[in-house]
Amino acid sequence: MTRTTRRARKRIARPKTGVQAVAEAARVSIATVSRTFNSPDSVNEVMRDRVLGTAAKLGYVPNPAAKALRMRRNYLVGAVIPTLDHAFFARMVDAFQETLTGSGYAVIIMSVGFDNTHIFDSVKQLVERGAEALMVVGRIEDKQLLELIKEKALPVVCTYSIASPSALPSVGFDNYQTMRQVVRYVLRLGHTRLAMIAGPTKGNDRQQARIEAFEDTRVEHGIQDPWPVLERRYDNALSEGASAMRLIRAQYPDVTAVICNSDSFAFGALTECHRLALRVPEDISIVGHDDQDFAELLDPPLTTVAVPARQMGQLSAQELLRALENGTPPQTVRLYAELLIRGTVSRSAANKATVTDAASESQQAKTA
Amino acid sequence: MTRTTRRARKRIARPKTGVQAVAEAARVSIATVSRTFNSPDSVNEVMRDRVLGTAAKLGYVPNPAAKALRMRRNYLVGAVIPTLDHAFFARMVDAFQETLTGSGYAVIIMSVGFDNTHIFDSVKQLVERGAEALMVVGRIEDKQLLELIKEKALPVVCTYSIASPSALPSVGFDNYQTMRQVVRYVLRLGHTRLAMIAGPTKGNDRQQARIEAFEDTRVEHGIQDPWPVLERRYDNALSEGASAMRLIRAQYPDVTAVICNSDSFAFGALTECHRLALRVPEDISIVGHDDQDFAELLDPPLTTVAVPARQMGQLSAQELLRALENGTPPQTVRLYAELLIRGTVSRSAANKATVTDAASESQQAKTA
DNA sequence: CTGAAAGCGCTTACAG
DNA sequence: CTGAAAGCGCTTACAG
Repeated sequence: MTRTTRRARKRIARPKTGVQAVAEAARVSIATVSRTFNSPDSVNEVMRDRVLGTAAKLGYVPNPAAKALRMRRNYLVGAVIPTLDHAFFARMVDAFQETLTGSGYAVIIMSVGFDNTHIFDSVKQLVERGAEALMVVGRIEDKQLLELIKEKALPVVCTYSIASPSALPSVGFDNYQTMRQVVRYVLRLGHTRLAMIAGPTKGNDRQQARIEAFEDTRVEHGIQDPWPVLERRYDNALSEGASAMRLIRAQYPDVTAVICNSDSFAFGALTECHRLALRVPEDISIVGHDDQDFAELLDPPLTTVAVPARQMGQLSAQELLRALENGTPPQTVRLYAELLIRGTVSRSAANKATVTDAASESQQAKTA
Repeated sequence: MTRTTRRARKRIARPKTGVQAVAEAARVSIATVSRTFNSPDSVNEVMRDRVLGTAAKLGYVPNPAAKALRMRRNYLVGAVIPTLDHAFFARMVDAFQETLTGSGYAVIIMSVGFDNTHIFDSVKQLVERGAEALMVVGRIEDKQLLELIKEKALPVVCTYSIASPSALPSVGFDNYQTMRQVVRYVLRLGHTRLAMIAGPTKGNDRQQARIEAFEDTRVEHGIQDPWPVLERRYDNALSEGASAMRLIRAQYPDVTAVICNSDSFAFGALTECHRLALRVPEDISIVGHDDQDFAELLDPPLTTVAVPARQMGQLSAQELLRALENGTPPQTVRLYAELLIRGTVSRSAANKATVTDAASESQQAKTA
């Protein structure tokens, strides 16, 4: 029995596949088949056509694993993002992917949520799949991961936030400075009691930076009384924004301006104001973040921060591409987010007398 | 010189890598290293620990290409979608990916736009990367691609639309029947002049089915006069919706109800109505599509079609998973989209007398 | 339980 | 210009 199977095993030559099958059918060597596809100019025209012909007839598709093994390259890059189910990241990834696909790479997306402190296992999966480079949203807070990156000398760019000088290269903007500008703008309009509706802060450097800027700017302006910061999840952001606004009205009725770290929060908050018969911006001012497509259609149009989502995706991709081709590390690219002044912020009713000229202030902020 | 390099080549044994390096360092065979990772129970505990220890120390990560080549599997599946920059597809893909990642697969996304007639080259890239299965949005209209799928016996599920019985398995709902229901609902409320704002129709079976249903239902109700159908692109959908609405008012002032094949169109259209000082739904009724998160926050809340985006992504993934594990073809799963009656449709002012009871009609439609 | 060896499908120096 | 052969890093029947 054993003998039989063994014989059988030996004798049933299973049909040749891949380059072998083509070579046989075209009566050339496998080397020629390979060359026909990879350096066609080095192959005699007659042979080339013969090979191409048989390959087409046989429906030959080169085996990517064999190729990758041999070439020690697989043209795969990983994208580590909080979630795809969020207009902002979807747009960023879309641009990222487009750029990379255009250069013959494919991208594998890994959604890891908003907390960057424990993403090692997820990211390791990417490495185990052979990702040659990585884009990750936000600062990496996971020591283990940082080590892995060092060890494997993996080209990495962080995105969304700009790096502290010492850290990994990043393509993004300064969330701290941007928020500072926003708060100053609101303060100049005479508001003194603000509130912030923030996204998840754990392991999320963008939110942390914004909150810090929020508080620092308050202190800087000599305001003692802390301002409320409400942390909300991003899923169901619209109703989270609404409920947060309700809570602000109930618990902090003296707040006259609400900074939302997402246009979705702002949309929800705005809607809640309508329900509460609060006039925006007369009774309460609202600022959003991201400049999502609906922002200018809101009533009134939402004053918000325009974040260059596509640009971040595209430039991250380009940096990675360059790093991969040249063997040099990716470079940091500093981008800017712009405060878009529209209709949801006005001079504080409570402090109208104290302000000089809101309109000219607006202009200033715009061009700053 | 040649001799020297040759000697050098031979003698500089470059450092062993992978399983070899671990084997050497742990003083076991490479087979044992492999077993330690793939069937740990078959390895003596002492050896296992030794191997695990050295592997960790060496930062060993198995080479995915070698593994894939040997196993003839790479656990990659492809997702062919119009774009990621669209809440609907982003959400669907998010669920798709989540499900697949949970089972050890990775997904590569290929954005091909809305026209499914010439996607062969893009999809071929996926196959050349070794995708073991494919999810594609909508019906595949590309003959060449259909052939490739047959030939390679690739498990494929189409999604969003439900398949014609003969075609590939699909996970989706019937766009024709759903739109029919929508139109009937509007007709029951006494409207006789409708318009549709549709997405791109070329190679897009969903749009085609909806338009067909739109016209068929009209004819069925004995309405001779054709209804306008405006085709718009999906990017900048908000302003496209607004401009379409403006055009409808200008050119077809007798239209009393507008069916939008996307909530974004509807949002834009609604905003335009506000600008035009048209009351919704008193002066004009609007229906959306997809039930995006903002739909119920609109003013008035948008009557729309709830499409099971996450469910489609998840079920597509599950079908592919089953196909891959069992070697059986994926099965068609029929889902349903539900008309959500909210505040943007009312009895036609022009025909109030002719209608019996709009409220009870609403209820009917809801539970249909 | 462990190891030696074959082979997955490619590319590429080397020799001709 | 073409071919024979080595080797990329794995897994797994087979033998012990």
